[in-house]
Amino acid sequence: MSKNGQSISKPPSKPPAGAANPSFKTEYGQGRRKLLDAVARLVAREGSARLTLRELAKEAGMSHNSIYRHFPSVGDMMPTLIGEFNLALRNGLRQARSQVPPDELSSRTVVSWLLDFALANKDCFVVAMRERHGPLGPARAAIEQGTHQILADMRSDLGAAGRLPPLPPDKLDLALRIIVQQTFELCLSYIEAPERREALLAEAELIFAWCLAGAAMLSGDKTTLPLAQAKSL
Amino acid sequence: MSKNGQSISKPPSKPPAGAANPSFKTEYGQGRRKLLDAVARLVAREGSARLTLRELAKEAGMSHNSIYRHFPSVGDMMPTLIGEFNLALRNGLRQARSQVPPDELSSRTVVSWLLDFALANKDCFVVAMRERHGPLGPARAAIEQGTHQILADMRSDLGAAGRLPPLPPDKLDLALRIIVQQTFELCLSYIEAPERREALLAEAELIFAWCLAGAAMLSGDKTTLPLAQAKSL
DNA sequence: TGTACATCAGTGAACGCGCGTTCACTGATGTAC
DNA sequence: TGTACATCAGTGAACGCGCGTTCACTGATGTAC
Repeated sequence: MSKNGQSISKPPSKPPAGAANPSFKTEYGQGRRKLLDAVARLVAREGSARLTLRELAKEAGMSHNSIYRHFPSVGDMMPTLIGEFNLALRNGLRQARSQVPPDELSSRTVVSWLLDFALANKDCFVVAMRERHGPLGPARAAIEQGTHQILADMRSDLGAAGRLPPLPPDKLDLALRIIVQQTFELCLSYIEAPERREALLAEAELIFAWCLAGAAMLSGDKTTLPLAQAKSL
Repeated sequence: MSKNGQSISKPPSKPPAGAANPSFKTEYGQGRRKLLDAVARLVAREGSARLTLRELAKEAGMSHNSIYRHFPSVGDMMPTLIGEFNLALRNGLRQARSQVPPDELSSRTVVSWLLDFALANKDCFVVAMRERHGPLGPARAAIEQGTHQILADMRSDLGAAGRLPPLPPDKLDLALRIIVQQTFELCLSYIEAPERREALLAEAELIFAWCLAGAAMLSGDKTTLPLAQAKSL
């Protein structure tokens, strides 16, 4: 998906004028991108304990002083990385949701896109999942904000498409939270074992069914239970 | 629950002979316990990036050299901490499960115990949840082993008690995995907001219902669906 | 189009500081008789 | 029970090393005319 492995979802913003010239040892002006990718790779592999200025410079293949040209300190890089990640993930999810064929009863289209996205940005994805439970701070705050936005998007997009059962709001929130968390866990499994893709898609469908259709079936008082609509998920 | 805040679930193994003597500035022979508690506190608060020999010594209130009396290096402490945590959690869960009254249809007894345990060992709990997605290594391996054991215990304990619906094995595994992961997430919410205890217990019951009863209702081909048993959960 | 200049990206050397580790030492605890 | 001794737990000083940070510098890029 991405040209250089870990930059998030977009090709380099502007191939600089002299891009055809192969005489540069290191392409000029790509430092910021290389640094953010290196942060993701280093933290995904070694954990945040090894995220030091000099280790990071080694990972990115540049002098450790160059880092100051782009960030005031190492601590400011994770929030930036996660901010980029949030944006790409959120926009991608909304677009995937908009492309679900109207007769599709499952989660397949969106979850397929998500698995692709997770694998294409695997270092970032792993880091973001890890920082969800990390110490309080800017990185974790950014992730919580992103999760919150994704949930709000789901509620409005799926609601507008008539793909949500008529659950009371608190139960609907719980159901969507479980769905998102568990689907993201599936993405980690996919990153570790991409050959299980089909099995993981099947698991995702079960999660959606249990938390929406199942919840709807168990929820209403027996008189008003709208079984037909619930089952159509 | 625990006497000194963060030691895991047992009182000090042996109050030493001179325990009545108040003349010691620092109680002798408690270094190992103080260190493991300090690791949990420090990592829960600051993240593993700040887990250095000297910061840890400060947190534990001892000379940084004393650490070598108990552990070959700082890196060996997290797996030990998590090993202790696994043992206490697993045994406690099994005992709580054995005390569920035979007429109880919900998860309340066990989840109540789990919430208490999480709050009494909150630093450890937070650290363990974080390391679940941490970099590959001994700490994460210990957590994966613990999770696996807890799942196996649930299958056999709940199965023997006739509290599981007749789902195919792969769906049952998925259901139990979701239940465990989501219930543990609830524990983190409880640690951050203990006043929400009742709401969280209610959420836990929904999770159990959707993933077991709901799954059973959605699972069978319509002829053999054992609705009665499924609903009795 | 070409030229001069300002700004930006990247570098290597050097600094003081906190790190992990080792050492010799003190005092508490456990044990043999 | 008391005494002598071995072992264990904890300490402060000192070491060399890698850390973050600052500095003066080079070369690339963008811009004004």
